[in-house]
Amino acid sequence: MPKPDNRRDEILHEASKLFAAKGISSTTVREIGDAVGMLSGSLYHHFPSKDAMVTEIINGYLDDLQARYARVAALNLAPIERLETLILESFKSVELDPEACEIYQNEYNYLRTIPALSNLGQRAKEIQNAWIDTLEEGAARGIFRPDIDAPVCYRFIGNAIWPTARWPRAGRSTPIDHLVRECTTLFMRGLELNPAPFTVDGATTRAASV
Amino acid sequence: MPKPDNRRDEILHEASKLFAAKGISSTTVREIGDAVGMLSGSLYHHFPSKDAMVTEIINGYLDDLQARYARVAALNLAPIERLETLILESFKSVELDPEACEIYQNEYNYLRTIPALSNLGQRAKEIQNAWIDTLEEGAARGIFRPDIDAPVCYRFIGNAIWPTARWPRAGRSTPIDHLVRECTTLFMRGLELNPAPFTVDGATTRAASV
DNA sequence: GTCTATAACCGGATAGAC
DNA sequence: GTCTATCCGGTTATAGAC
Repeated sequence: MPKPDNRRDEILHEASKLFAAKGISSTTVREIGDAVGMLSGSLYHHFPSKDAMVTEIINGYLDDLQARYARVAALNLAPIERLETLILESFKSVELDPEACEIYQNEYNYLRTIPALSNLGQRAKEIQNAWIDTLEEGAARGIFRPDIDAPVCYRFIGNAIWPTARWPRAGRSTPIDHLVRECTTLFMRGLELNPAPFTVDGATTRAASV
Repeated sequence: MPKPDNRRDEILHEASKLFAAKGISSTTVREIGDAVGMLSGSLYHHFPSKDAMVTEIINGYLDDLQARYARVAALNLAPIERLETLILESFKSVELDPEACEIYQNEYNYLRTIPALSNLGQRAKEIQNAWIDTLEEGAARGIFRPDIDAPVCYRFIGNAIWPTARWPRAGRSTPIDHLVRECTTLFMRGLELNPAPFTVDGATTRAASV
C-alpha cells in the first residue's frame, strides 16, 4: 500500500508492515491499533475483521501485478524481450509494495484458507502461465535451449525474484536496475564466461560426491 | 526430522509438519498433541516450551547443512565443480528435511527472536560465505563472468533452491536429480541457446517499457 | 510417561457512550 | 470516528494424580 492518503489506507499500510515483519497470525489487532494511533476496537469501524485487511492488501498487490503482465502480453514481444520485460515488471511490482509481496510469498498457505481469497489459486496460475508460455515459445522457436523444463525454470526464476522483497531495504540500498541487470544476465547467459558449446546431452552436472 | 525412532523425535517430526504447513504461531500445542496422540500437557514432559521444539528442529537442520558445506570445502574443488557440488548438497539437505527448511525460510524473522537461537545470524552468514567465496574465486580466475555481483548472485541462487522445499511433494513427484540438473544448467549457462559473445559492457537489459 | 484439571493470560471481536 | 468496557474462546504452561 504505497502513500496512504486517508485513515483507512494508513491502517492497511501499517498492518502490511507488521504482517510482513512478524507474520499475520502473530500480529495482533492491538499492535495494528498502536501503530496507527488508535485502539483496537476502533479498527472495526473501518474493517469487519483482521482477515479483511489481509484480503485488501493481497488483492491490491495481485491487481497491480496482473495489470503489469497484461500490458506485457499486449506488446507481443519476441521471447527474449518478453521474458526480460516480465523480469523488469516483476521487480517493479516488488519495489512498489514489498510488504504485500512478502506477505503473499510467506503466507500463501494461510491466505488460501481465507474465503474472500478463494480465487487465489486461479490468479497464481495466471501469473505462472505468463512465464511458462514465454519460456515454451522461446524453446520451440530455438531461441532458448530446447532442453529446458519450462515449469521448473519458471519456478527457479520466480523464486529468485519474489524473495527480494525480503532483502534488507530491497530496491533501495541496491538500486533496482542493478538487480534487474544481474538477474537478467544470470538467467539469460549464466555464470560461466565460456561454457562448452551446447549439445542436447551435455546438460549433466559436474558435482563431486561428498 | 527424518525417521523418528522414539516418542520425542516423533513429537518433533509431527511439530515440523505442522509448523511448515500452518506457521509456528498458528500451530497450537493441542494440535501437536493430537497429531502425536497425546494431550497437550503431556508434551511438556518432553520439552519445556513450544519454542524449544522449534529450536531443536532448526538446529538439526542447520547442523546437517553446515556439515555438508564443510565436506564440500574440504574437497578443494575448482570453482565450477565446487559451485555445482554446493547446489547438489543443498538440494539433498532440502530433500532430507523439507519441513525444517521451509520453517527456516518462512519464519526467519521470528526465529531470530528466540533467545536459544541467538547464533542464527552467524550461521546464516557462514552458509552465505560458502557460496560467495566460490563465486568470487571463479570470477577472479576468469572462469565465471567478471561482471557478476557475487552477493547478489548468491541470493538469486539461494532463493531459487531453498523454496523448492515448498513445492508440491518436492523431490518426489519431480526427482531430485532432475531439479539439480535444471538448476545447475540454468545458472551455469543460462536460458539462451546462442547468447551473443560476452563483452564487459554487454550486460544490458533488452526489456521493453510498458 | 501420560492424564486431568486448571491457572493465568491473550486473542479477535462487540456494544454502546461520546 | 474513536474510546471504554467487556465477552468469550483459545493459548501456553503448570501441578499433581495415576
